[in-house]
Amino acid sequence: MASADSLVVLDFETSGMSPDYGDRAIEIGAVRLEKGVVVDEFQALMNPGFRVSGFIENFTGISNQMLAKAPPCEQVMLQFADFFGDSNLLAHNASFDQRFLDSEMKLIKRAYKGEFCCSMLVGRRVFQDAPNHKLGTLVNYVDLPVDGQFHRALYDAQMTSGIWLAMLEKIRADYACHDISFATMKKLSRVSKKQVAGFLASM
DNA sequence: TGCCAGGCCCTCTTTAGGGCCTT
Repeated sequence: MASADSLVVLDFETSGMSPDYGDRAIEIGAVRLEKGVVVDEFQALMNPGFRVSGFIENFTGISNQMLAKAPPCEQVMLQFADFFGDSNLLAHNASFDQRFLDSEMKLIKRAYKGEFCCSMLVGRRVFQDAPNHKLGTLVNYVDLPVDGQFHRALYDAQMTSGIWLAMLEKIRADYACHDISFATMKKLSRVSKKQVAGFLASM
């Protein structure tokens, strides 16, 4: 059974909120975790073929000038598909990143077998006392060292992996759970908040 | 931030509405 501490954590920067309305990925960042250790990283800007808005330039720090020099999305996504292979996947608010991954993979005619888990949904259950469950808030909540730029793909993927490992550590400590599987974390992301303690105690 | 999304989740719910998250 796949372990929860061996997977690929990914984050997309994009031109907007919805691939169904023509938005594209402009940067992918990812880290590969094996037994809770970062063993590989992937980062690339990609040219969507159109200019992104001033809001996106300001929000991400990724300029149209930077994107003009970047390889096209299709070229980067082929490389990224080889990077993550059939690994299980993790993202913060995964429904967002999954929509873009599915859209970009469809364009390059590639499929993938890995399943997504969402660190935000798990975070809402494991860190119920956090002020909110934004990525940056949880980074502070679990006291991760902050030395990079949020809203850049690799940094956000690194921070997501740190939050994920902190959640696994808390579950191990609070419930004496060891060998936590990816499937267990996916189930945890769906149980009601009131059922979290009972669910984990039964593991 | 917006002529624009979508899934989750709570509640003043389920014949619905609105906040949270992601860019």
